[in-house]
Amino acid sequence: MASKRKLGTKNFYDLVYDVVKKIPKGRVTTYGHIAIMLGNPRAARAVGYALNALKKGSENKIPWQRVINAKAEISFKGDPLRSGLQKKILETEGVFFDKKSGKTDFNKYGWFPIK
DNA sequence: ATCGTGACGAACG
DNA sequence: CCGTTCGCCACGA
Repeated sequence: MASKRKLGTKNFYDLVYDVVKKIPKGRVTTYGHIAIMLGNPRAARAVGYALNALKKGSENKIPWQRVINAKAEISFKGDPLRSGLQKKILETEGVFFDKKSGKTDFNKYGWFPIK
């Protein structure tokens, strides 16, 4: 119940969280791909918006850190502090970033189930 | 219903 | 490769 809603109806947020929860440990995906799985290839922004709305308690059960942008980098504009945390968590899970470019390897850690 | 906003993305130059 | 511009979408005021 990430957000209020009538029983049986889900907000876009909830759909996003649902997909994010399915991302396997040690893998990462992009906002855009999540949007695709939701049936809205153009809703990448909305996906990011949804993750931004995560509460402190929710982040405990939702692996938001496994969602990065199409450039394979950590996004997080607002809080550089959190972005550093995200990278750290991912490294703990086995997802590493190139120290120079700050990018990871989708070929190894990418999770893009076509649906 | 309309407007402003934003963890995006693809297209340009 | 880098910065800019434009398009898309859902949400809250």
